[in-house]
Amino acid sequence: MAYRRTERVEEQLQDKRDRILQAVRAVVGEVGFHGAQVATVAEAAGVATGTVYRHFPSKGELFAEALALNAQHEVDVVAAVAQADGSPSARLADALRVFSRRAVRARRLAWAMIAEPAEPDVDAARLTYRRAFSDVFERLIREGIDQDEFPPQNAQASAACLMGALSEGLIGPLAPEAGSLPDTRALIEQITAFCLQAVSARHYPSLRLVESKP
Amino acid sequence: MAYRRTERVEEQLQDKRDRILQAVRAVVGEVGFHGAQVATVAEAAGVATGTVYRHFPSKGELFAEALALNAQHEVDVVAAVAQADGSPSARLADALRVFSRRAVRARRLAWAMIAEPAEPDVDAARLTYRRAFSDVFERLIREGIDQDEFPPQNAQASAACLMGALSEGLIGPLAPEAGSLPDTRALIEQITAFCLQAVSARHYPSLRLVESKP
DNA sequence: TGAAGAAGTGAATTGGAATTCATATCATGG
DNA sequence: CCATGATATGAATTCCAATTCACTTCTTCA
Repeated sequence: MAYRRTERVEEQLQDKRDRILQAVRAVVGEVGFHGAQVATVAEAAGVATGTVYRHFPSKGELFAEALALNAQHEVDVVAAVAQADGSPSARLADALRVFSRRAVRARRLAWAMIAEPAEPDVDAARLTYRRAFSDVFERLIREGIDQDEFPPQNAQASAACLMGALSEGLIGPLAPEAGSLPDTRALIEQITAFCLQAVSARHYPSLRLVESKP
Repeated sequence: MAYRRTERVEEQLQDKRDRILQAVRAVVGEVGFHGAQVATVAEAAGVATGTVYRHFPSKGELFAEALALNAQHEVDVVAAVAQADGSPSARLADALRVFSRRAVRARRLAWAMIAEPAEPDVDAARLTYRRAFSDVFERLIREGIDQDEFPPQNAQASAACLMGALSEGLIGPLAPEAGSLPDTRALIEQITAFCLQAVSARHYPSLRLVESKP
């Protein structure tokens, strides 16, 4: 025997892996998924292109893992807010606000994470985390229903709608083409109000049914 | 002179163009944008690959135009419902329902139109039509505000949120991975109710402000 | 110190679909 | 029915970034 992976090497390896993941984050935050090539990421991480492939099996998986890392962190932050003190509706409002604020602050990155087209692996990861956020909201809605703060409703469907309203409400303003943000604070309050009303309103107008012409 | 484009030829040309666009619709409705290659579309249209390029400058533009064709039709249908008789809220509910029903019926196609990743040109067209739908909703919200049916609000932001809630509420169920649809009718009512409440609720709970930890 | 095995490198290869283009077929009008 | 010009064809080419791999550099331990 003449070689054994020592702990120091193990750490260096882990370190390099992390640096590559961080580089993805940095590059994507800069030029989005569109402009993020493996070679660019490698350069940003200070390694050769080939090295990337010693740590990740493919571009798709690398990018998906980078997204997961980021998204999980956001989920944790939002979940923490959702579990704080206060009524379910107050916590839901807080959670929505925190999500929005953080997205608006890291605009390009947020847009990439939420909406920019990317490899299938990335889309899959995105789906997962969309659901993770949705789950956080769903739990809050359930709590609210239990405490009679929200009327009975399909919590899962409401949570999905809420996630949609949130991202679409932000995406327009977040999209790179959209110019500078208008009144961010007001926008966030609008979105929050929209969502809160949707889940907490006691009655909705009597609705007439129509048949659609196919 | 020995050749002049006769009217018959003109028609044939137009016809072929249309057939190609329809072929895109058919292929995308079958295998999504992902599996839709120019060669496949050409075959479905009964022409050679090269012929496609005599009618469209690039794959992206072809696909974008096909999407636009489809989306414009949907916008027209929804707009028609939105302009029918009845109170703004009733019409808004109808518009939402019609959109959803039609999406659910042409599931694969709808998913591709709404959410499937595709060439940049297609995404651009998607954005445009998302806004077109959103505009229809926005007009209804304004009407509702004018008639005191909805409380004052930023109609544009609400419309965007509404569009988001609608597509996200549907996307989960529409996504190809998701199995067979559960109770479609109930789901559509859930989504409609969510949206209606969001724009029509008179009050929303007093909300506490928190600072996010960056 | 050096032999054995790992990890790193980046130029060269690959792959797969979009796009082109030389050739064939068709339409027109004299 | 030919000359002229348009349109159609689909095999061959192009393009371009992901991925590979022969080679170099680094680590370990006897």
